[in-house]
Amino acid sequence: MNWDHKNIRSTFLRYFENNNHKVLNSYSLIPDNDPSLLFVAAGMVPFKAEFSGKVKPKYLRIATCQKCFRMDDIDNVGYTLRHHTFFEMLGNFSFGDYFKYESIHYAWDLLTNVYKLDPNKLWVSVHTDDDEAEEIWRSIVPSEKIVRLSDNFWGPAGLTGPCGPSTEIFYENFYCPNVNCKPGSECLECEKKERFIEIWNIVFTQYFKNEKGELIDLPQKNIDTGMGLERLARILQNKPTQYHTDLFYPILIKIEQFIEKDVEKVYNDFNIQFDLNNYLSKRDIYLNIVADHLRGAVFLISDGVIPSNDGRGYVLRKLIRRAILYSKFLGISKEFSHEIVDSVIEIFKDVYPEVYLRSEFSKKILNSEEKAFIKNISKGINYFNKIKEELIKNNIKVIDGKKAFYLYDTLGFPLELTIELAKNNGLRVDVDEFNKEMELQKIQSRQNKNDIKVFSINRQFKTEFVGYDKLKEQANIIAILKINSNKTLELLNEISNPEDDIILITDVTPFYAEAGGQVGDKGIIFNDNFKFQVIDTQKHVEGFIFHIGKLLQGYVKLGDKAYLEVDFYRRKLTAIHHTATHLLHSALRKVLGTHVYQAGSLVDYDRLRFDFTHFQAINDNELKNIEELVNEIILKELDVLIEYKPLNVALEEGAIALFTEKYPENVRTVKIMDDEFISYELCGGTHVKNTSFIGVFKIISEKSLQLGVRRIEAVSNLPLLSIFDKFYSIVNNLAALTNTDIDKIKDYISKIISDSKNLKQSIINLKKKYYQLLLDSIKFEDNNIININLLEEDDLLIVHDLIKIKNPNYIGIYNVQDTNKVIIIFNSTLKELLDIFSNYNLKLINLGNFKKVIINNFSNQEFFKDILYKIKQRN
RNA sequence: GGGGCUGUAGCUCAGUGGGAGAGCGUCUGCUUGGCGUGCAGAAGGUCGGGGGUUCAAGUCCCCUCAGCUCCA
Repeated sequence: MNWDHKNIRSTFLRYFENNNHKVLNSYSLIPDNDPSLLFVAAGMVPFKAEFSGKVKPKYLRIATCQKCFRMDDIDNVGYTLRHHTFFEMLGNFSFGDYFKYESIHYAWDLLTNVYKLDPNKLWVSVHTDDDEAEEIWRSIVPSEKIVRLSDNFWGPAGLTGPCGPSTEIFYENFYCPNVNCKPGSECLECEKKERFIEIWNIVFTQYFKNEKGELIDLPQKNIDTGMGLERLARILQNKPTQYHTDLFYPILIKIEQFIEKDVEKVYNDFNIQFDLNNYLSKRDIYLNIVADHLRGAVFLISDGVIPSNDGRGYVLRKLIRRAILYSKFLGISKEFSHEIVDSVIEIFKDVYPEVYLRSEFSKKILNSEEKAFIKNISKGINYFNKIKEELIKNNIKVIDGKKAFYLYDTLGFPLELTIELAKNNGLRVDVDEFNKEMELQKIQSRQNKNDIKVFSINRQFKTEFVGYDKLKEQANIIAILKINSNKTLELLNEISNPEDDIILITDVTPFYAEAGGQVGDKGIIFNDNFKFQVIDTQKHVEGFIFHIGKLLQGYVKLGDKAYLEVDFYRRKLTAIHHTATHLLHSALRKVLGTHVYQAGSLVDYDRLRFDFTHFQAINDNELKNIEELVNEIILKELDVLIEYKPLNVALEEGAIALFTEKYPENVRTVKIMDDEFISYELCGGTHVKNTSFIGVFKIISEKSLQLGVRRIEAVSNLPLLSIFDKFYSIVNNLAALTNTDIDKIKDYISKIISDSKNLKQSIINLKKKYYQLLLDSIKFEDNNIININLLEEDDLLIVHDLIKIKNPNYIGIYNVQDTNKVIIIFNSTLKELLDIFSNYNLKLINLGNFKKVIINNFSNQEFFKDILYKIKQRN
């Protein structure tokens, strides 16, 4: 049997399809609206809600091969046989359908009868308290191959969520005569060589872990299993490591091609000493790291992650930079990362089309990150050299951890490199101190987490949104919350005084909560007894809606009926900008190309901001085309069609979805079309009914946001008018001031600027000539006092400069007429003069290469003669 | 979300409260049969923006904008 990765995957899915499972495609690596998770880290993550019983599952049995990403084990990647950042997990799931018995039998049947693994090499573990699971296993495997382990308990993914005891299946890589050497208690040697590899983890998901850490019985008993594709492939393909399987090997081969024969030279470029022994022993590890990270980066980029300095983008950046760093240790000097993309695609294009579709984009991103990182490294090396010189001067052998941390923290210079460089210079890095600094940084960062959306409340609420059709609605107040100064939330039964930082939750609301870039509504909530001003509306993670604001007057208590009224003009103008955003998006794709993806969006009542992927500056011509295209569609008076339909239907029809959003089964679509689609997006925002309502569209600015991402700000309708007013009055004022026509202001001002430069230069030239004439009439003897009439007080330097040309070390003693001051100017190199002046308590003023001394009321100063005398006597 | 750093000539960056600089690049002249080279000279600056302290701010303080970076 040829167990290539495609065959392993399809065999798994087909097996469960034959056992009445619905086979679903892998979900994106980016989890749905869950701020507690950066990435999908296990096959069950997309079904968290189904497991918890919050969502009724559409299918009771599901099987997937899910893309997963974990950063937790990154330090192990490459060093062990089993860790990866990006990996695939084969999983079968049951939501209240089959449980322990069937799941165990499915697993055993598939492994031994389909994949034909040798049953003698399989071991299993069950949770310490799980008699039932052990009982089931006893009928399948000999009892000496079953172990009970206390840590056989999985989950939750994130802080809260479904979890439960598990049973694991291990594959024995090699024989060990020690009878006590078992999974979970291997002998030291076997642990090192990874005798047992966990290939399948079956979780009996029957609990929900809440915020307090309590385990609560779930309404139904579930099965959640996960089998690492890479591990299974290693076994079935009989390879020494997972990197030798067809999931990695072509990537390794490609990377190896870039390793230069003259490795030493590459090391010298980075000021690192080359150590042949070290290089060879670490070669495989580094090769694995580079392959793993670049493979992972390609998948993250394909799912819409863009390198940035926070969140998911930051993880991606770190991943790419680590790959580049280790490529340097490997002996690769040229930019290579983008050239690896094709070999990743070659492996996965039939399985994950998104990887193939975004390949050009991935290459661009990798290459620009690589360039940026190299630039960083060279800055870091500059700083390192400074430290080094300082240390050598003071004869110190240790680079203190704070300096190493500065390199890392502020300059983004990897610690590994600092250590290497130090070694080569006979220095050592205080890594302990570095770690302390890192710990401090982490503690500090954790302190202020105050995203209101992730606040947990011990009760479930539900708010129905009716604001697409209505802007005013009556509703019941079902919760009152106070935001405390320490950013925690407190449930109240009533409030009676005017107070800020209050949140009201109602059962129904016309208020739109911030989502999809569109800002939350403002407005008022009121009845006969109170008036509450809503300054922002936010959606909580669990679905209900916060009306955030302040109580202006009266008192509110739980259960009150009240009217909710949205600020009409604000909402209307926001809708105008939202529809305009869709038109802009479509125009960008038309003018610039389909590599344009939305990378961020803000829709407010007075402007819109749209971030998108694009790699060059947009020229004026393109910008004009985009603007015209949008305005053209506004003039066409096209209807904006809102429809609800199944997600897959919408996607098949060509609707644009965001990579970073997870959509429900039934989605809301916003469509604008004439003969063909102009714009077709999945969107929950509020829109105008017809494009003509937008009125007019104007791009205000275009700039680079970060590498590969650009931002356009634009304004429509009335807010544009106020911007126009502002500019109009500025321009009018300028025209009036310069007494010119509006069209000619620019020419006029540039003429003034160049005139004034020329005038300045002329004046200086004239002054030089004038003073030269004065000086020509003076006979220079050493240290005589020059009586001089200055045109302006600052001109003295011009005079001194003129003298200096012929007498470089001239000590100028100037008696400035009409000011009763003597000013002495001399070259800073004449150090012997410094003491003379400071003995008389005279302040020396630095003037670049000169020192200046001012002596006021010199005619009354007896000591002046002494000074003159001493100046003459010097040397 | 929380820190750290940077912003000065086209580029890379110095700059201690006192005339805005260096190297590279550009231009001109000389050097050469011509191109390197060498020499001499020149152009090029809202010192990110705004406010404050000071006789005097690129430099100190506050605000702001932009970029880089680490952590969560």
